Amino acid sequence: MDSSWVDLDTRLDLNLNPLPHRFEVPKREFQGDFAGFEEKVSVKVKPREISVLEDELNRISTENKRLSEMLTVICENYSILEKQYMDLISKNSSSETELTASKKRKPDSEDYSKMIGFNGHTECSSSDEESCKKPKENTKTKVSRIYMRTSAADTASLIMKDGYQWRKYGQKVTRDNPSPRAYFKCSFAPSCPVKKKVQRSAEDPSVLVATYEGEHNHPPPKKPELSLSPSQGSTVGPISPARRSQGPAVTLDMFQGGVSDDAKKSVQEVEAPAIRQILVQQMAASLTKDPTFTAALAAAISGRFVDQGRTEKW
DNA sequence: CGCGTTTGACCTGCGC
DNA sequence: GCGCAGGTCAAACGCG
Repeated sequence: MDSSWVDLDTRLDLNLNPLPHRFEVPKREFQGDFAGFEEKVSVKVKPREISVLEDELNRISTENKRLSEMLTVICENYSILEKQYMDLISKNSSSETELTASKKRKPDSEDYSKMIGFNGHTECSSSDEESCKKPKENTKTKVSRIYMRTSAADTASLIMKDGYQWRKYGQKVTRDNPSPRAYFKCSFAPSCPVKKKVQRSAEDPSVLVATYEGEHNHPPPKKPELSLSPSQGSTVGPISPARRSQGPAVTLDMFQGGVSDDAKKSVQEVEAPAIRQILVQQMAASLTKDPTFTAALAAAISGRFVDQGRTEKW
């Protein structure tokens, strides 16, 4: 058992998003515990202490097993929820496409004011809402709307992390909302026609509403850099560990929200990779926010380390 | 110096 | 036709 294991990052990193706040305290705690344990083992140990330590190891191993089962159950539940989510989307799209909506444009706030309290996204094609706005445009530009709760820092900068690179080209204060609306173009590919509008909710400033127009004519980034902001979007690729650990704290609570009644739009999957990524991200975030879970998981990992040490020594 | 953001001006569509 | 509001452009500016 060399000393390098002490430097192991015991934080729960699911390769999803930088979450610098997680496990800071447990990491220090376990470093101390392990140091003490190593000291006890290397120094002469009394037989009674050995039995105590073995009991402790057994307890930790049991805990480890229990947590492994817990993780399995969580993953299964997630799969079930994801399946239900997809089923719901397909049902909505089949039922709502029958509605021939020739509606007058309504302020966005009327739509997403109903979403406050549970975030989600709605999506529609250009055949309904967009056709009202721009009847001349016959191009089938898909439009999707995403509601996302963010941290204060993100809310201030109107940044939504969806894995793509965006270049801001304008900002406008709209009448129905005191907060400015930011306009972004996809800068990942020069010819990509996708545009994005991001605006804070008038009623809940912690909710960002992003409206996507068009479809990406390029594959999504292989490793979506979820910490990517339009102001930082000059690099694409794997996040270095250092950078991953210093990213902004982001709280993403994003669910598929109910479509408002007057927003009779066809709901379909437009940016499935990004949405799925965000869903997984949210799941990870909710797990890592649970101190009980994180502490238990850290204990389980430490138990595994100790087990490894045992097998190496004995 | 290059790239991205900011922001005021301009364009366009829509309602009256 | 006029006014309003949303959307876009582009020069100025800031940052690394």
